[in-house]
Amino acid sequence: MRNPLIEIYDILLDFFGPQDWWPGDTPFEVMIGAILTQNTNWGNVQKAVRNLMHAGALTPHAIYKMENERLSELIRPAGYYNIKAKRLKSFVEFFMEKYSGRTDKIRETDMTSLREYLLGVNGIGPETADSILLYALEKPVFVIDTYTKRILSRHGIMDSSESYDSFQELFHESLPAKVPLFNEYHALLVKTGKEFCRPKPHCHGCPLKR
DNA sequence: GACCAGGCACATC
DNA sequence: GATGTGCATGGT
Repeated sequence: MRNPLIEIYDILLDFFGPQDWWPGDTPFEVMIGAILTQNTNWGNVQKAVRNLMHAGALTPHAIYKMENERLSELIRPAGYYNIKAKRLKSFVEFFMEKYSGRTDKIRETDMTSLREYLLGVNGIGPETADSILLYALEKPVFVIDTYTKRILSRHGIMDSSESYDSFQELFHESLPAKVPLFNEYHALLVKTGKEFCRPKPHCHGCPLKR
């Protein structure tokens, strides 16, 4: 039998088309977005990012210097604004102190070490770390989110109780490690999740037959 | 008004 | 290791 993950990818790409996902004007904006979108609607994240932009605060240096209180007020629309202000600060401190806030420097670090460093930052868990690695730094890691777990478990491919790393291993074993593929596939899974595979599923019309 | 959103840290057993 | 809870805005 053919690789089920490749079958699913082909079906979803054919059905939805390319997603052109996670656009951001700069890699740093994508990193910030990865933290702000934790358990949060993307539309709210965009409002927060706009506020930061208008405040001239879309640079590592600006956020590094900013008072927590002002930062949390700017990102208020994204929800959890107090805790996310701390998380942004923790990340930016790491980025400034280890890489001088320079994308080219952080990009030079090998993927495995960098993932460990990111996971060591307070407020960055596996999904946020992998989103930064894939979407901002173009490293070939597959991002697992709640939709990914839900879709695979509902289709009997892997039990939902399995760990983040187990889900990720399945993708890494099943697919060639290519950034454009991982990027597009994850985006398609989120699209499918939003349309058909929410907690209360409305499966009618879903291209993945049960 | 209920439900949900591109999670994570921390407490407790 | 598994389970429960706090964090919070805004769209449907």
